Amino acid sequence: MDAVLPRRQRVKQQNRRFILEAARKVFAERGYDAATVRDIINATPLAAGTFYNYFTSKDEVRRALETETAAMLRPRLAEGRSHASTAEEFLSAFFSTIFALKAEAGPGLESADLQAGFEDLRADIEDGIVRGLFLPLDASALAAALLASAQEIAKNLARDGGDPAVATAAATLLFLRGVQPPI
Amino acid sequence: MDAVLPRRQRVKQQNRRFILEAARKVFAERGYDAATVRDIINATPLAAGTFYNYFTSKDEVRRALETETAAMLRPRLAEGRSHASTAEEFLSAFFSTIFALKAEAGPGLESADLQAGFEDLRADIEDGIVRGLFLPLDASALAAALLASAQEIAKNLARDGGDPAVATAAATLLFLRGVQPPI
Amino acid sequence: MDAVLPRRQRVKQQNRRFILEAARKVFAERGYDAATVRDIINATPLAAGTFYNYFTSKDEVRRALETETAAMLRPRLAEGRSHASTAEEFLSAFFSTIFALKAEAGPGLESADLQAGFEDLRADIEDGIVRGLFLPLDASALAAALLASAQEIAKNLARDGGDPAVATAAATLLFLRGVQPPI
Amino acid sequence: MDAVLPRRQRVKQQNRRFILEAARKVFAERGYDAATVRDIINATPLAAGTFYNYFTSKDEVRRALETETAAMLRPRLAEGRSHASTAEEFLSAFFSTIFALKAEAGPGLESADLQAGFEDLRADIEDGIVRGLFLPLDASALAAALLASAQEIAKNLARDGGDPAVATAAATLLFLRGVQPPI
DNA sequence: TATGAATGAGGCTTCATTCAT
DNA sequence: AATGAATGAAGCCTCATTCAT
Repeated sequence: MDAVLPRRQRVKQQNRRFILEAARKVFAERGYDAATVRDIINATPLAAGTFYNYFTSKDEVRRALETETAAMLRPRLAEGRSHASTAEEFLSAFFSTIFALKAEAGPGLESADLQAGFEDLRADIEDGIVRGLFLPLDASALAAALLASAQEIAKNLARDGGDPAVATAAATLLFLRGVQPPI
Repeated sequence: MDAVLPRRQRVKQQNRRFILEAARKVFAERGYDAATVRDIINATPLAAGTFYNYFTSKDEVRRALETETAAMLRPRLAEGRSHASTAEEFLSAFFSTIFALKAEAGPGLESADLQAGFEDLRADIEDGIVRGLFLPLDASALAAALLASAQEIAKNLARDGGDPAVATAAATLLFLRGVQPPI
Repeated sequence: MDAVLPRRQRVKQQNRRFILEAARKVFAERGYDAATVRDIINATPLAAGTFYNYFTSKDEVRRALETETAAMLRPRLAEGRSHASTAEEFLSAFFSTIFALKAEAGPGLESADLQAGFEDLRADIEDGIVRGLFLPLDASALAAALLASAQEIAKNLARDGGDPAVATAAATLLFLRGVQPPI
Repeated sequence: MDAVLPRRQRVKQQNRRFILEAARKVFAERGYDAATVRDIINATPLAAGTFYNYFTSKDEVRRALETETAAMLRPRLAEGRSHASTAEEFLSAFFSTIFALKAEAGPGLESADLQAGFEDLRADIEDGIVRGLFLPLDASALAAALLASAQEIAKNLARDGGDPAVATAAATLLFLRGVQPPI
């Protein structure tokens, strides 16, 4: 699908990639503020000044990273839900996707990245309410709760090394039925 | 209750307070990394060097702030729940407290601060499970989900200016019964 | 008059010209130090590296520019004076030439460029003294005074938009007779 | 006349002076653009960062330097002329002052500094015209010519080590009577 | 020879922390 | 203990120049 690029172009693409991946790693390790451009470039075969041939500032790399992540995340998150015909399927798809993503990306997946999926999720929930999948709840609050919970549980999972499938089932059940024992 | 302190002691206490409050404000406005010690001191009647008579580093103020917040938060969060004899009371107390706290503290209430309540919450949930208030869920995951959801919803509330009472009711219901319509 | 050059040579000449003119413009606009090689190249259809096929450094362009200007200036300044048979003609030719040059070149005509004419002017003055055109003054000082005055007045002229002919007459009279009213 | 200052204040005054003098020297030696803040601070007993306790930028030092020089120059230039009752006295006072200043300050006296005296000079000339000291010339052009000539001659003087008194006499005569021999 | 990306030295400035008073 | 100037390490970024194609 990709055109075969002339060497010059290929190198440029590759260097851009070097910087982005280095930045993702460094930001994950040290946090954005503590990370220096020097740190990023040192995690690269490139020279200091070269950074600025590709990005005009540290902040621009962050934005590029977020955009990139969002572009990859949103369809993936949306896909699972689009096939759902019950609340259970919806929730299960949502949680399993998030947990899988977190497992792949590790700490490089920032909270900010996931916010990209917020609007999609909210829209899907509203749609689900109309279709009778969900109780008529505040879609915004529910989306926020789901996203925040998923992230937090994913973090625990990564730390404690739990089983994503089990966590998915538990989280799905929690949001499906709530905490209250049937009377 | 407080002992009457000699003048010297009183001034010291007061200066420490000045710095802590200024730091809380400045951190909230600019974020920890972007905030400078100079910023903090400028929000104070004190001089630059004086900062280091009270704290050994910028980082120590942050830790002091977190400790302080935790010391204030934990009992307050715990109290509401301790009176709960049903899941509904438990959840309602939890959410209304978080929303109230957020309303009081504004952006000064960091996510890190709330983590201080995590362990308490988890323990209370486990206790609730034993007492039959809750289904036998993963207490850790539930605590994480509740805390994360509460924060996220509180943030929306602060931004959109919603009614805390309404939000409390909605969040309580969500976690009590889940999203699935009764069959 | 110019020989017909083979294509290669013609292109080289043209590129050199591109760079020189771009540099003259950029130096005039921003000053030598603030001007970057990138600025110069950007005002050219050429690429960055090409600059160094024609000049070994930014400084060399400056020198080339000055040399070039001098080569154009000196004969032009000298010509007017060579026909002078009175002090008045001499001065009038001098000032009108400088004012005309300044009007043509704008801010691109640096003080350094005009220094190229200094020696010629001094020599002509000494000659003029011998020929009895001028009082036996210090030729060096007089040349310096004339050149500096002409530049300064030219600058005012450019700024205030005065008439070069009027300014020439005034400057000529000033240096011809001095400031003192006849007794 | 100066109040006795507390030690702290005295040190501050002195450090400011250190920086200003160092800057004056460094600017004179290397030119403003080539001079670095590091150069300035190295010519000082102070540490790098201290520069910014006194000035917010390299440019601000330059402005401070120009202001300072102007404040010292203008009265001194004006004084000599104020006593003049003939054109000869006027010119003689002007040139001897400029030559003396240049001898004192060396290359640290920039052309820009002297521009500070331009307006004063022009005003004095207009006054002189009214009083019949001078022919009714263009005061602006004459002021420019005098200032530029004086600077240029002063530069020669510094380079060739001439006698200021002789140069003053010559320059005065030149502008008093012009270059044309009496018929 | 033309191209344009890569290089890396070095500039300006900020800021946590120290120190003399 | 309070003050506020001094310190200097370190960050971000620019730019003349080199180099592979």
